[in-house]
Amino acid sequence: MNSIRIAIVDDKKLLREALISNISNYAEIEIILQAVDGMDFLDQIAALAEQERPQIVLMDIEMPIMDGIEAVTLAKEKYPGIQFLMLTVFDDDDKLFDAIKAGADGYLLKDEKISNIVKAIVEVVYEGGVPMSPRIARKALALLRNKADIIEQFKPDADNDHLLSNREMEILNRIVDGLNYQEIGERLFISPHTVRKHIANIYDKLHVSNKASAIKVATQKRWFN
Amino acid sequence: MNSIRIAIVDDKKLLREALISNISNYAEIEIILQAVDGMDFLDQIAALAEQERPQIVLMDIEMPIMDGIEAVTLAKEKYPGIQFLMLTVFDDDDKLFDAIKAGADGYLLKDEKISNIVKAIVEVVYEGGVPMSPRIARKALALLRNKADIIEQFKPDADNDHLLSNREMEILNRIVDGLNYQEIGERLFISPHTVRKHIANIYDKLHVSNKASAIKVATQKRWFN
DNA sequence: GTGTGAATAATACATTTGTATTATAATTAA
DNA sequence: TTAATTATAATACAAATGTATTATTCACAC
Repeated sequence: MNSIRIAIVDDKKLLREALISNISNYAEIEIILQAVDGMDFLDQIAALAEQERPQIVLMDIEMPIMDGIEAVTLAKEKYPGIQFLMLTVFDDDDKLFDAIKAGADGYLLKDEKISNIVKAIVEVVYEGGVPMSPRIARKALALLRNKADIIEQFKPDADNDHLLSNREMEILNRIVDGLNYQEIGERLFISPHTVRKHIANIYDKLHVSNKASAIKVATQKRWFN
Repeated sequence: MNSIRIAIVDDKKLLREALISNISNYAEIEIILQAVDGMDFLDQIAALAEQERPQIVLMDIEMPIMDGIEAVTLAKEKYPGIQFLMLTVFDDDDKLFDAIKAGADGYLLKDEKISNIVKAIVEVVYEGGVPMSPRIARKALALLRNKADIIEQFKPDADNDHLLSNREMEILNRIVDGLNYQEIGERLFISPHTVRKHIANIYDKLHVSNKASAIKVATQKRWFN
């Protein structure tokens, strides 16, 4: 099988070279790009044709100019095919969360054995896995577990079909935002009279008779925010 | 090193025995308990002394009487030291989420190779990892990613000291509930005039000038609901 | 092609709300 | 003790809101 094309993004020359010299022992992996920070990486990759791009990027998180999180966020949008393994010394909760949010495909600690990093690269490419250092995996799981209640709350409501028309929803949204008739009319380019009529209809449908109560219904049903 | 003591909980005899005969080839693992459903498992484990208990439980999810999710939920409370590997044919999103919430320490698909199941057991015990079948790991990550916004929203606010007095908070709460001056006064046994004065003060403090906007501030700061 | 629902618009009136101002008692902080 | 804050209360006026009613246009379904 073809060797896996990877990139390494890290500002510490020492670490970068240690990685490179170690990984170069593995025939199945080919390092085709090095960068010293996120911006450098984005610049370099923009210059490559699609088939020249790396399949996997080992991305440090803490870097000057543009850090790994931001780089992944931007890169994932432009090159969704590339997979990113975050490689960092820290196992900070927020960083982990941010990395996942940005679209990281794996998260390894730098003190991981090189053989494990290689294993992780192979796992991502050939098994579609999500390699994580054990400590990281625990944290990710804990994160999910801790937020379970919150997530649960936000499961779609099942009931509530679209009682309100699109226009009415639009107007209710402005009410929730604290706009008055006049302002809503201006925003939507309609007469304030029309707005009032819509709102009267909204009240009918929601069985309320003032803005505050309408907002309450909208909030409980989690229609906005 | 000592062998790892595990339990197997599955209602399908065939599958159970396949697992057992396969795992018994590995000297490092010792099967010390079998159960056919969650209830059976809880009964059996309750009869064991602490040092007799399994370190790892391979737990099926779909089972009659008491399913794996419920069993883990209950067992984790009573025996937090035991680790649970969910082992199921389905990779249903909700089930995965429920399992994590219940406290599962890993999640493998049943079509995983036996060697991988053994590897997973070893990983949990000796490396503190969270073994997951690649497909599952992807889903867990996606789940976390999808809910990122929601989780973020619930991070504590840091700012906001109690600008508002207790009384003012009380009254704002009624506003959020959609009550008018009259009604708020009745509920709090004060004159509607007083209510209006309080509300005017609230508006001053929150830098707003109507109920809807006040509600918006309260909602954003998550003071109620 | 007729009817239904949705969006638009206007008028009119009663009610509620927002704001200003003033005042008193109770509590709290300096 | 004094000053500041909070809670209480009332009056008055302007602005916004809630409600009723009527009417036109448009799109879509039957």
